[in-house]
Amino acid sequence: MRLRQGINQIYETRARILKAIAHPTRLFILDKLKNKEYCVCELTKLVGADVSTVSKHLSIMKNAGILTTRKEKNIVYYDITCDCVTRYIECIDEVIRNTAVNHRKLLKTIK
Amino acid sequence: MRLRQGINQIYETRARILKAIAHPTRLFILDKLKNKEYCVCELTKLVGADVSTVSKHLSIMKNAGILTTRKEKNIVYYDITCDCVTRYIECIDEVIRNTAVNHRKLLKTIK
DNA sequence: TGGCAATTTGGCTATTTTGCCAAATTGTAT
DNA sequence: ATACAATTTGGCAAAATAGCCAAATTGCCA
Repeated sequence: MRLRQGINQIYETRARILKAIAHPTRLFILDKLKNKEYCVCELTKLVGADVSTVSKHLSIMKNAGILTTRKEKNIVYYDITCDCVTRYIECIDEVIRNTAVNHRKLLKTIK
Repeated sequence: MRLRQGINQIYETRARILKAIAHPTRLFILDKLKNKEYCVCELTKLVGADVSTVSKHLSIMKNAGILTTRKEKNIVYYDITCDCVTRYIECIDEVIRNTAVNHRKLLKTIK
């Protein structure tokens, strides 16, 4: 976009973090990690995709600062860095609920 | 992803909404709309891109249920549907701050 | 040391997203 | 009716993303 560099920066940064969350598989992973840490191979089973795919999803979130890792032997455990991420999801679900309500209202005006 | 259909659904929906927000220009627009409604041509000037580009950004957010429109003459005013969207941004900035703190800590261990 | 399991990285193709231009649409006002 | 401003839509090329396979890496343990 054309905005001035300095102004631009913060929106680019925010977008990078949001993009790291805005993917169905990654949201599923976050939902799991909300309760406890998991290693890559456990998450791989839960997701049902290739290990390399899951590993890449995890590193995208780690690079964005959403996840941290803890290494034990050759097993890497991923965990959420800050609870605010969980709070996003609640906010998003609020949008989903509102949209549903609006759709229902709209339907009533049609009837 | 391979998850079962029913389970999948909610993550797909959440992702769609998050994707609608996860773009620098769209985050900039949301920041403006936080305070008051704007029409397409005003936002176009602020953003500094083609009108059609801005219009498309707005309709992506509208389709996701984040924005609503109000038409006056042939001018379309866009507004945020629910304040929770503004609260996302605060959550995201918390991640940014945490990341900065961690980077600073890391730097100290190196020194 | 050699092998094995867990994880990451490289490389590739398929798909999606962006953003511009041009053209269509909508609603006024002359 | 015609012109005009605001907005949306279609179409296209460039860029970014996703997901798989194969190969490399890491760290045990026999």
